[in-house]
Amino acid sequence: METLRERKKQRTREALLRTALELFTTQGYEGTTVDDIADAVDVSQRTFFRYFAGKEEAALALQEMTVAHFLQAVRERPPHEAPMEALRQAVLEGWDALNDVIEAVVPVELYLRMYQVVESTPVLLAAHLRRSVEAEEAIARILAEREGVDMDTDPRPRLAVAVFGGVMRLTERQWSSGEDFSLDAMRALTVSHLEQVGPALSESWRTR
Amino acid sequence: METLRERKKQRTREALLRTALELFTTQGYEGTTVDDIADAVDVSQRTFFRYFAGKEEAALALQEMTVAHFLQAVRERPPHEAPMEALRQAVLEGWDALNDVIEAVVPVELYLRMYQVVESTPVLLAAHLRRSVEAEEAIARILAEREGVDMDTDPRPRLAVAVFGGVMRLTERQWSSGEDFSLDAMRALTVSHLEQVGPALSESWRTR
DNA sequence: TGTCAATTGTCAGAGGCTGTCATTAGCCTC
DNA sequence: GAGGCTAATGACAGCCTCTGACAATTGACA
Repeated sequence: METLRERKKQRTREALLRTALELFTTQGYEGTTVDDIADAVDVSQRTFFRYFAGKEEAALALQEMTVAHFLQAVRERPPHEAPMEALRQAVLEGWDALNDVIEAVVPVELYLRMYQVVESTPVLLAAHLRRSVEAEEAIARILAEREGVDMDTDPRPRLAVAVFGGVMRLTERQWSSGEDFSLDAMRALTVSHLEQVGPALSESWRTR
Repeated sequence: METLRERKKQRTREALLRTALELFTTQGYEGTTVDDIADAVDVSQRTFFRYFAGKEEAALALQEMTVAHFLQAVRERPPHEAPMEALRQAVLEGWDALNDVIEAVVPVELYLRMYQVVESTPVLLAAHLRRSVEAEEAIARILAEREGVDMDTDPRPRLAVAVFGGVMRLTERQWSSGEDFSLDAMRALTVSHLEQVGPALSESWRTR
């Protein structure tokens, strides 16, 4: 944050992002136009598009941070951990540290509300899912390197990540639609779901 | 297909769909405007939107058929099969019968080419993923009923489907980017991936 | 054949997004 | 600290997706 110019840019971006999220969570994503956001921040519509590739990018900026944060967490896992255990620990610790990461930009409460907007807005959910898939590719690469296997010939890295990703997305959805909408609840749901993957894949459920 | 009116409608819809897919696969999805499609079929742009909710819906019409077909296949699985086995059999048989289902509307070759367009066009991929997630919810419901469990208290139906869906989406992607782009190759990939889910989730991969 | 209803075309307009060009404002050197 | 340089912004103009409204057309049916 050296020059005045950069500080101004930073402030404009943050104002746009904060305002956008505020409007999205109050009037809904579709109910908010880019003009609404630009007007509220008192910049031209054109300027908005110079900071964000589109409305969607502003709406998913926090999710983007979450993903980056999670990727880093996976990279920092001790090498002796088994792949799935490394992923598991990365998410759990991730949820802990995320609070500070988010709070540095916007109130966490806004993040949580925005999560529900994403989950309940078809176009946003679609974009979110696509980004998740892209993240999975990156994670698979990290795992492959950790374990010293070749992703092009060994499908296990991508498979493990696909399974893990499937479970995590289910967890996200359950969380955002449940009543206890806190990071602690997310932790608990994550643990519970990962514990039950085995049973869910077992022979039959009726013998229980 | 009783009245002349209905026949005309059917023909218009098919012409729009076929033309749309043809253009998408030759000029790309983004490179094709709705006007291009409407003009080629000699219909007003407004009419296109009376048949398809949007450009996207036309592009994913075949995938929609595939999903519906797969859902039906799952429903028809014998009740004694374990959940994952029922899903597995449904996909495998699904790929067999799909040929006829598609060919009734457009050449299968167009379907295959369109698959690659979907996979390589961000907005289409995003929409496709969202639809897949919606389909997963429906499948979970079918499984829960088969097994006589309550989806609201037992996470296993959704978990099993999430895992299965994750694997299938990975399979789709590998398939569409591989060189052997046939339904047989898809079958083989499906079998192979499902076989390796277990190993991928096991402790460590280095002991191999 | 004439009435009714469904299908379509035309027009107007909102909203997302991009290219272009002039204007403004911070930065840096002499 | 004046002037030149460059980055940031604003102001248009325009394309594309999608929707509502109304008129014109065309098949259905008595």
